[in-house]
Amino acid sequence: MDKPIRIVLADDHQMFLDGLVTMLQRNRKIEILGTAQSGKGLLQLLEEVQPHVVVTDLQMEDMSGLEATKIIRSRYPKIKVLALTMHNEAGFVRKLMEFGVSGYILKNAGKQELTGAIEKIAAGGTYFSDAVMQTMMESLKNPSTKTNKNFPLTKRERQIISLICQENTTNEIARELNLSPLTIETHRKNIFLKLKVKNIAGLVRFAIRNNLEDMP
Amino acid sequence: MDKPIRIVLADDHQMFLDGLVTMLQRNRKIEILGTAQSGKGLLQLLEEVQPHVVVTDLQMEDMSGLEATKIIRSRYPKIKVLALTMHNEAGFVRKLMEFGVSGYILKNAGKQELTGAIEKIAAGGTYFSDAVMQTMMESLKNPSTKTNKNFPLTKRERQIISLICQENTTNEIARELNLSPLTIETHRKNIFLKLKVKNIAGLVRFAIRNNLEDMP
DNA sequence: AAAAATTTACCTGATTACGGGTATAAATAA
DNA sequence: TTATTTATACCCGTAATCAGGTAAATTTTT
Repeated sequence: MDKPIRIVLADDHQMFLDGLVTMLQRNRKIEILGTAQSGKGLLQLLEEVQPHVVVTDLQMEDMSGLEATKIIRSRYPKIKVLALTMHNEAGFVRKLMEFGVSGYILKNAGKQELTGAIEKIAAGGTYFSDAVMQTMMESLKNPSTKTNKNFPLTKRERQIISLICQENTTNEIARELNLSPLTIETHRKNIFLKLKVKNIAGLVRFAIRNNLEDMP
Repeated sequence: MDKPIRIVLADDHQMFLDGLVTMLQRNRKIEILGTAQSGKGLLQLLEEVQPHVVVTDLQMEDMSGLEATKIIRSRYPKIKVLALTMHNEAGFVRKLMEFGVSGYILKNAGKQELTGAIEKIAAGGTYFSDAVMQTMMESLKNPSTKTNKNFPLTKRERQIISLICQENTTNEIARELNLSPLTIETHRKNIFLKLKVKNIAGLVRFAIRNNLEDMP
């Protein structure tokens, strides 16, 4: 709580940028080193100043915040990135994490939330706004429920799926279960029909996506 | 901040359970309705009391916290679940989200963090401890780093893996890439060697676990 | 410029997978 | 008690996979 957190801000809308600056400059814990209105501008700015945290919009004209983040994280691993956006898409969030953002916050967040997020990230933590987490969880929850309804597999079929995922061939499965290989083939065919997959690749993909790989 | 948050606790270690109770019962905001020492006990308890939040260990003898969570969330959608664990595995967290937990906290978390998490969840939010988020992000970031170290796949190989995951046969891939089927077979063999898998099932499983299925 | 890695391509032969069926005992549900 | 589902088993034929090689052209690295 001693030295202020050094930050830079990036957004291609001047007004929004101004709003952010006014919002944050009164906070004694935070020191704004500079602002940029584009991804490239942000990268240039980072050659001059060394912030702890970069707060950047994700939708910018010349370079997407995603690309900028990628470059920043590889060039200056110590600098944390807080992504700022209007959208609230789950798939997007996942990608952001892959690219190494430390936090993700919606533009309609309040002053409290924003400063809180910046402080948390500067301290080495992460901040993902509740709204984002909710959407993320929804998107993780839905596919499995939806899918399970459409594909009612029997116990035996699940068992065989599991064994297929574990790299067993039809013959090996037959031996394991003391059944005729022909029986396993039949099950296999039924599974393919139910899941609408063409081959083992599709089956395994489905199984893993729906947590069927290691079920007894 | 008026009525207390009603909670129940579940953990199969009596001592830990006691610790939790002592930790929480002094907090006026929280009211402990009961405790359980097993998954089944937890479900029984829920037939008698209606908590806002269930704080449950994930490793319990008779029924895994995962299964219990699944049942709780489908039977009582209003009850939020805070998962409590010693492990900090990323893949696991993902599954938890799918099963509908509202939060995930490590057992070595302090009193502050725990009560904070409970309050946040009761208010309809989510709480995933920083340590967990970090691991999760690592696992999302690293597939390229970690995987590359142990399994140095080339671009072509990744491309072919991706096509295999999409249910393409060797011949189809050859046509798609304007290459000889024999070439694809060679790549395929090299991939098997590198990943130490026996067949397509193993390959697809590896690919999906490491986010290689839909990479260009 | 030399060494290493990648990408390409081929050969043989055994095994497995897959698509198209049919059919019967056993367990479950109506 | 029927009717349905599940689990079992079989046949045929084509296509694909997999294991065991070798090897040259190209690109990248040293």
